[in-house]
Amino acid sequence: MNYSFSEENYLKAIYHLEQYLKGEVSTNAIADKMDTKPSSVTDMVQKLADKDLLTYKKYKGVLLTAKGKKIAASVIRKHRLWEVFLVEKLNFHWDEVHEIAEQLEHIQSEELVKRLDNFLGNPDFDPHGDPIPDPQGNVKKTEKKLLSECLKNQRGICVGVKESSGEFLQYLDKKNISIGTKITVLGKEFFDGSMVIQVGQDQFFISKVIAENLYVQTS
Amino acid sequence: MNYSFSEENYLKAIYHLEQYLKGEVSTNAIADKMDTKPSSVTDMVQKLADKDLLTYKKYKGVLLTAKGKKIAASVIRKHRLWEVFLVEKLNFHWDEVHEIAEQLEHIQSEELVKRLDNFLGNPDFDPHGDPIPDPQGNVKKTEKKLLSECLKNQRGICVGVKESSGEFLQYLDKKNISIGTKITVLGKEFFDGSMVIQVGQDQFFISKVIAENLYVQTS
DNA sequence: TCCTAATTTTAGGCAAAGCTAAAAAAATAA
DNA sequence: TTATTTTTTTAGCTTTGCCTAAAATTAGGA
Ligand SMILES: [Mn+2]
Ligand SMILES: [Mn+2]
Ligand SMILES: [Mn+2]
Ligand SMILES: [Mn+2]
Repeated sequence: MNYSFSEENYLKAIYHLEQYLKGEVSTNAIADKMDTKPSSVTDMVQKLADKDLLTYKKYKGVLLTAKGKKIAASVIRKHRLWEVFLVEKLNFHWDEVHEIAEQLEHIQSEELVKRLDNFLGNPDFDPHGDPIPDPQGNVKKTEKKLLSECLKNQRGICVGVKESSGEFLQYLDKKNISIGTKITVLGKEFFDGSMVIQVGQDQFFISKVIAENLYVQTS
Repeated sequence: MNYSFSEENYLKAIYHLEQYLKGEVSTNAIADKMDTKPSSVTDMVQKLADKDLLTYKKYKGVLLTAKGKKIAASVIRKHRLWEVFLVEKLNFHWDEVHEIAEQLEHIQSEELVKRLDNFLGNPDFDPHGDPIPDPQGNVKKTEKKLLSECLKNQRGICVGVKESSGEFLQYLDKKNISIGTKITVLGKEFFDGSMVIQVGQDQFFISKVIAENLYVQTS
């Protein structure tokens, strides 16, 4: 009924990888993501399989069970709710909250999460534009695409970031881009994928790397 | 620089015991308080002594060093600030917050504590009337005494509880007693220490056990 | 196919934090 | 002052979560 921090972190990492890879998650992929060794992953994965949180076939990778998915989603829900709290109530900046949420996501109390959610006004997205799973673990799919997929003259609203390192978020701040910002593609260079975009009154150049890490919603 | 949950819990327990006992804290006392075995305490106490968080002499008990005291006070500060948050912002009842605060007290982020404190309006006391240590670990001493020490016709304001079990706090609720409530001693039975007190318009009987667990401030 | 390289698992160990049982020291009682 | 009881420590084991090194398996290239 109660899982350790480590177990919860593994489930969360596997959950994300499974979505990204759309299938089995390999030992090495998990080790990479969690900054640990493949042999340690094998150990843990066997333990999680014993607890019916995932299915594991030697040399074939793992898949979360319904039970495993639910726990992972609940950890992610807590993580994102706390991030909203930190930004909305404590006025943290969106690039400062991840580390703290990594700790807060493991606090165990159903009632606390319920009340926190309510206190925050039942938000649907975290400060980085990521959807907050509902109490049952369901995630609202949103229509979003990468800015890099947009064509010239297309217009979109920034709804999230793919990468959320401090450096990237600080870059976005410098350019006055945040969740909700309207972006227009003024030009696109097919050779290197770079773009010229308009944000408010400003027009400026961005590289492909930037465009590939910004999610927008186009109408 | 960073201490484990277990280490922090030991430091906190020893801090409280040291104040209560006004001197060295024995292995058994710690084991009792922490619901663990004396042999486990000896192990941990040796580790904490190695880290200069306390002084330990075999068979003689322990005393926190300045360093140990500071860490303990910071954990207590966090515990009590979070309790205020849970009661004031999330509308938890004062008898429901301790368990959750036991978890939250270990979250590590100076900045978080600073902002939380500010968000809560820099409170001086937690929902049970216990003082919140300042960031340096200093605790405001308050003039308070047990209701049981009051004489007939004395009047006081409830400023805290000694025991804070759910049962006791729920009893107080039933009697409409909380922090800030004015209490008048109408009568006192010297044989068994029981009292008749007035709370608002109500007059009722309380046993010695109750009177010995309620702190009041008399003017 | 067969050989090499990459991936994954196993074996064996370590540190943290706990436990029980036995030994040692201190406190109490006779 | 002894003898007994209580307290405290030591010794030895367990579990969790991690590691390195070696073995096993799978995947890719020629
Ligand atoms: Mn985590
Ligand atoms: Mn986020
Ligand atoms: Mn604790
Ligand atoms: Mn309290």
